[in-house]
Amino acid sequence: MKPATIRDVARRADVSVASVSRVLTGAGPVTDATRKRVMEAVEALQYVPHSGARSLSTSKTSTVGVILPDLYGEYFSELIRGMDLAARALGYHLIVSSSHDDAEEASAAIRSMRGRVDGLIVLSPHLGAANLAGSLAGRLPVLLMNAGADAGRPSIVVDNHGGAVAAVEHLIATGRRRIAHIAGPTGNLEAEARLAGYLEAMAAAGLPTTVVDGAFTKASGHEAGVQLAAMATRPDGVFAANDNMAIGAMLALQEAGVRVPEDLAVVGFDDVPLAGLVHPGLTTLRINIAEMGRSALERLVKLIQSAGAADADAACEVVRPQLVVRPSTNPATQNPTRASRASAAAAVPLPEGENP
Amino acid sequence: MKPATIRDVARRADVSVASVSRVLTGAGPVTDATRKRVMEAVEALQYVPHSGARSLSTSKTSTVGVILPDLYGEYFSELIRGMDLAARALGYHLIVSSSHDDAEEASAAIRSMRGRVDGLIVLSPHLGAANLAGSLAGRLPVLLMNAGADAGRPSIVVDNHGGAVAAVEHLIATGRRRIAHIAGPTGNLEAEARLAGYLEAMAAAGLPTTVVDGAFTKASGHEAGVQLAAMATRPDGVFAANDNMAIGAMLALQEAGVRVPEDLAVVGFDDVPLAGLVHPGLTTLRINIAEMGRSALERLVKLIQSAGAADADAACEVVRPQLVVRPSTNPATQNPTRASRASAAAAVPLPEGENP
DNA sequence: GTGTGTCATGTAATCGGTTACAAGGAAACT
DNA sequence: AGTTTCCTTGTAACCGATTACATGACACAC
Repeated sequence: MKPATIRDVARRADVSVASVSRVLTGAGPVTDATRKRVMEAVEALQYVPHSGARSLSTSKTSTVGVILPDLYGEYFSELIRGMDLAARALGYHLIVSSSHDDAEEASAAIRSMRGRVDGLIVLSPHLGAANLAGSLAGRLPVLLMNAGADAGRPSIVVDNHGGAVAAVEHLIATGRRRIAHIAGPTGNLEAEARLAGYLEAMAAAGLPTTVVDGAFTKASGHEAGVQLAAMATRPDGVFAANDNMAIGAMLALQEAGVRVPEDLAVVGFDDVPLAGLVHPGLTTLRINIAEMGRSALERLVKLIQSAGAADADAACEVVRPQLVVRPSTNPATQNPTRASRASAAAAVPLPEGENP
Repeated sequence: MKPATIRDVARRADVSVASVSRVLTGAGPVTDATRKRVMEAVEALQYVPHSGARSLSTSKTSTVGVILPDLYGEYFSELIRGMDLAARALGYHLIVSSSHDDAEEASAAIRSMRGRVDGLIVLSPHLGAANLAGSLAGRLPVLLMNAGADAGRPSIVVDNHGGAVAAVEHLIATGRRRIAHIAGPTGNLEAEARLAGYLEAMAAAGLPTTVVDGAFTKASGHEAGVQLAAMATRPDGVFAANDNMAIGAMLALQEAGVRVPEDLAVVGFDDVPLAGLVHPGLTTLRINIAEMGRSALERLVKLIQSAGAADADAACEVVRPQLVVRPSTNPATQNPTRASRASAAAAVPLPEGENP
C-alpha cells in the first residue's frame, strides 16, 4: 500500500491536481467548497506532500547542509544546537555531515549535497578547504566558518588573534611573567592565529616565550602539563589554545603537586560548558558557540533568499571572544568558598535540557 | 548561469541522456569510447548529479531523519556522533530535527520528513509519541528509541530498571542504608523506569525510601542536593536518575560541607564524558551512547533495505548499562592520589577530536 | 545472402509535485 | 439580450534524473 499522491487526492475530491496544489500551498484562488472537498480527501487518504518532488519543481529544498571536520565534544554540539534552533525558526532542515578531515573527503561530501540543500555552512579549520568550498559547490550559497580571513566570501570567523592577546595580557596583569603556550595542531588556522597572538603579546611585553605542542585534545593537554611541571624554571602562567587542553594540563599540573592558580595560572579558550565546572574554574575566552551557530544559519538563509542579487554580502563577520575570569587565574578566589563557587556557577549559566 | 543538467552533458558529449546516466551510475553497458566522451563532458561542464531528482526517480533518498526532543548536552551529541559515523560508512545522510517537546510539533516534524528521508529514528521519552510515530510516518520505516517497551515496533531501549537496581545494590554493598533517589521529570518514561527500579530494589532490601524531585538538569540536581544536605537524618547514599543531576547534587553537597563519598555516596546514570572528570569521579551506569547511536542507525538502514519483506524485525533490543565504579562511592579512593586519579582517567577514555 | 543473436544506444515514460496558460462560467454592465 | 470582465478550474509542460523497451549495427553461422 503505497502512500497517496496528489493525483489520488485529486481523483477522490473530483478536482484537478492543480486545485489540490493550490489548496495545499495556499497559493492561488480556490472556493471554499473545493477547499473543503480537497481537505476531506487529504484527511481520508492521510495524504502528506512529498517534499522531494516539491523540491524538484520549485528548486527549493528548505534544507541547509553543514560540513564539519568532526563532531566530538561540546564545541560542535553547541554549534549544531544553535543552528538547529535557528533552522526550525526559519522553517529549514539541517543535514549534518561530519568527519571530513581530509580535503578529498570533504569535497565528496560537498558534491553529494547538490540537489539536496539550498546552501552550505562549511567549517574548515584546515588550509585550502576554503578554495574547495568555492570551486565545488557550483552555484550554491556557502558560508564559511573558521576559515581564516578568507576575503571575498561570506564568512564568520573568531578573532583568535585578539583573544590570545587578551589572554596573555590578563596573565601579565595578574603578575605572571614566565608565560607558556600550549599550541593547537599545526595546519589548523585557528590554532595558528592563537599562537601568533600569544607570540605577539609576549614580544610586546618584552617577555620570553615558551611553546609546547598540543592537538586540541584533553590528552594532549595533559601531556603538555606534564612537560610544563617538569621544567627547570617552571612557568607561572599558561595560555592553552583551547579549554580542552587547558583542563588536561590543569589535571596534570595538580597531579604533579603544582597548585593552580597559586603556583601557576591557567587560561583556556572557547568557554565550553565544562570550563565553569572543573576545579578550579577555568579562566577562558568565551565564544558564545550556540549563538554563533544561530547567526551563521540566519546569515546563510539570507544569502539563499537573496541569491542572484549580487548585493554581495561577502563580508567577513568577526566574533570577538570575551575574557571570563575564574579562579584558575584569580588568587583572590583560590580557595573557593561556598559563596564564590556558587557565584561562579551563577555567572556562567549552562544551557541544559531534559536529557536522560 | 545555472548548473549543468544531465541533458547538457548529453548534448555536449553527443550521446543520449540514457548513456550519460549509465556511465554515471555504473549500471548498464557502455563502450569505452562513449564513457570517455561522457566523462570529458562532465569534466568540462563541472557537472554534478542532482540528488533530489535522482531520489524522485529511484524513490531512494539515502537519507535518514532523526527526531529528537532536544539537543542539549553530551547525551544527544554523543548519540548523533554515533549515528553520523554509521551513516557515513553506509553512504547515508543525516537530517536532524530537534526541540520537539510537545506531541504536536513532533508530529509536524515527522510529516515534513515525507519524501526527504528513507526512514526515521525517533527518540520519544514522553508517552504517546510512540503512537504518533506509527500513525504519522506513512509507510516509512521507523526505529524507536527510549520509548519504553513498545512492543510490535522495532526499537532500542535502555534497561533503565535493571540499571537502577544495580545502582542501589552497589550502594547497599558499600554499606549504605539511608539511600535517597533524585528523580527525573514526571512523564519521562526513562525517569519513571529508573524510579521504579530504585523503589523495587529498596523494597527488596527492606530499606525505607526517600525521593526528591528533579528535572534531569544540573540545576535541578543542585537544588535536590541542597534539600538532601538539610535533611534531619541525612541520607548516606544518593542515586540520581542521571549524571547531570548527580553532578549538580554533588556540588551542592560539597558546598554544604558534606564530604563525598565519606559522608554520602553518589551514583549517577549514563556515564557522560564529564562523569569521569568531576571531583570526585562519579560512579555511574554506563551506556555507550555513541555505540547505541551507531547500532540504531545500522538497524534502521537494515529495515529500509528489507522494506516490504515482512520478516518483521519488530524486536525490541535492550541495552544493558554497566556499572562503573569511581571514587564517588568508593572510600578506598576517597582521597585520590595521583596514581588513582590517573588510572581512573585511563579507565574511561574519552572520545576526543581536534576541536578548537 | 539471409537469419539470428548480441550488445550498445536512443526514445520516451515515469517519479510527484508546481505553475503558466487556456478555458469555462457566472456576475455585472450597457 | 449581448458583451465584457473577473474569477475559478483544468490541461499540460516542466523540474532532473532513471530505466523499460525499442532500435540499429554488427558478427557469425548456415
